[in-house]
Amino acid sequence: MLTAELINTLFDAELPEPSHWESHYPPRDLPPGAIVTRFGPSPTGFLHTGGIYVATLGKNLAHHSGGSYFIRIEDTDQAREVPGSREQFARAFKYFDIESDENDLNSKWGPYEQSKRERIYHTYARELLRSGDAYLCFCTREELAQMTEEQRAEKGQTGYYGSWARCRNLSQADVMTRLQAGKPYTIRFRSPDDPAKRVEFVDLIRGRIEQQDNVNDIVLLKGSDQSPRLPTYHFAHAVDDPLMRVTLVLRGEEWISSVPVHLQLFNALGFEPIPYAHIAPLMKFDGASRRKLSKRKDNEADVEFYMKSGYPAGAVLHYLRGLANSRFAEMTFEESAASALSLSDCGVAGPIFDLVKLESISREFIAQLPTEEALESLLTWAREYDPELAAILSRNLPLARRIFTNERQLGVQRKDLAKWEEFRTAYGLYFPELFPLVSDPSDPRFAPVEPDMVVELAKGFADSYRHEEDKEAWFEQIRRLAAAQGFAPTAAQYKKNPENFAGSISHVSNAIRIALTGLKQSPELFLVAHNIGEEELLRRVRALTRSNESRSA
RNA sequence: GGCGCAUUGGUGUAGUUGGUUAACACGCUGCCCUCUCAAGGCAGAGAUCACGGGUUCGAGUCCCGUAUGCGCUACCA
Repeated sequence: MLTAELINTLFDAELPEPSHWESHYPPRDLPPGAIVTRFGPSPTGFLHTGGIYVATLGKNLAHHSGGSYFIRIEDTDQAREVPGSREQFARAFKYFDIESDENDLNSKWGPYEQSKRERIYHTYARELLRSGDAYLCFCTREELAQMTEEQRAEKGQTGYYGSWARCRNLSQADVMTRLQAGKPYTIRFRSPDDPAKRVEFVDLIRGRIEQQDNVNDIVLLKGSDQSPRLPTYHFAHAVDDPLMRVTLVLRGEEWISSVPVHLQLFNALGFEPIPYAHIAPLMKFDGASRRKLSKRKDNEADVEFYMKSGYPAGAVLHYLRGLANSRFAEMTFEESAASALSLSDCGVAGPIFDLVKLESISREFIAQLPTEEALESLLTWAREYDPELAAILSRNLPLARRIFTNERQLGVQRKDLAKWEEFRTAYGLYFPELFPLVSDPSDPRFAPVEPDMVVELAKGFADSYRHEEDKEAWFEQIRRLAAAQGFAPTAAQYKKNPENFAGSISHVSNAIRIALTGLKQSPELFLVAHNIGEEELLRRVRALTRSNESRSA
């Protein structure tokens, strides 16, 4: 063990004692049972979909219990930090409604970025050095890498433990020699080193979990040659969560293996253990097998993907809640948004995150959005990601509104849109600026109707067209047109005796549909007609007749 | 290699202290409705609950083993 004098020289003389921090961060004044939880994203890349999954669960739990939810940026790995990721995080938090309840201005439990909590970690590192629960390690990265290699070659357990822990029992003299030589060091935890011991803890989702106790002397504070000197995840967790008075640690399942380390750290630091809930990771189908949703391989692992494509946050969140607690999947959007999630209802196997399923949920979500909300959501998205569309919408607001309104008034909710980027292809037809005229009667979309007949139909339709206000009266025009050209006036009649007719009414309406919308599937024609107006309708239909005249001329 | 977690129809799940024909949603097939696509209505196919043992009068549900998948095993989180 090192002398107090030596230990003190390793730190700032003004560094506070633990008691300072503990009184500086008192427990929150909250009702009994209130949950305080945190989400700890690391700015080493984009925000992962699994992140908003855990965050939204945590926020829900905290709020329904009268507690608090906060975000703590876990930026202890400066080398891997990606510039711009904090800004991307902020936009994503806002979009997905997982913004922090607390921040450096409105709360005294901060700061909320680990890089700004350096002194707190130092206080506790010094404390562990003083109690002998930590020691200085001068092994270089190269030495450590070589050690790992040897351990693997011997098929032994990898890590810094037992006889492999070369700096564990360095004498004060050895330490001083190295320090005077200017060798950089890390501070390691002195684990109890009892391989035979088993530890047990209760996970709020999985129940009792038992495993071998930790024997690794993990790194607490990273290299002394770095500035700032930051902790590893393990040490930051063991210091921050008790001090920030967290009452529930919600994190990914990959941390289960580290629980023994964390329990040992709490014990050495004199902190009470905090209840854990380990969430199973979001999975993805990969051929016949499944694997963790991966940042590298899957677009949908990046939350930016949803913002860019224009998936409404409400739909994504609803899907995520359903994955967490399956009974939420059967609720309406309002119910699921307002209900309390439960840890015991969380599955233990990782749920499959299926984009196809999300799309279908999102279609329903957009279909049930009230007109104004749908329009606002569309506009917000378009202003950011499709300015041209935003401009067109703004010039034609009444029409844009009508598109959403008349679907809703009919009580039939078409589910054309899963995301706003589909608006152009699904509804662009309503806007002359976005609609390419169909002027070629031999366009394959008219099949099986022959080009000459297409022109006949277009001509007949345009010449006698009346902008009827009644749906049946309007469609009657197409029936008459069909009959005049020898087509069956109803699909049923055609089906019964196809040989008696030139074709079915559906062939005729398809011809008009292609002329008006350019699409083989569209909203019903009466609606299209009234949304684009008589003039525009005639312009589109006549495009076919004109092209024929010019060709034969 | 070591440690941990998981495994119910095509897919996602329910099945809370072991008890009759294993439930629901989506998907799929057929029919009806119908100007297209949806939506809607009706009917239907599809699971020896990963495999092998054991406990029990009785197991998807408890125990052991095997297989497969996933995770951890960094001065990454």
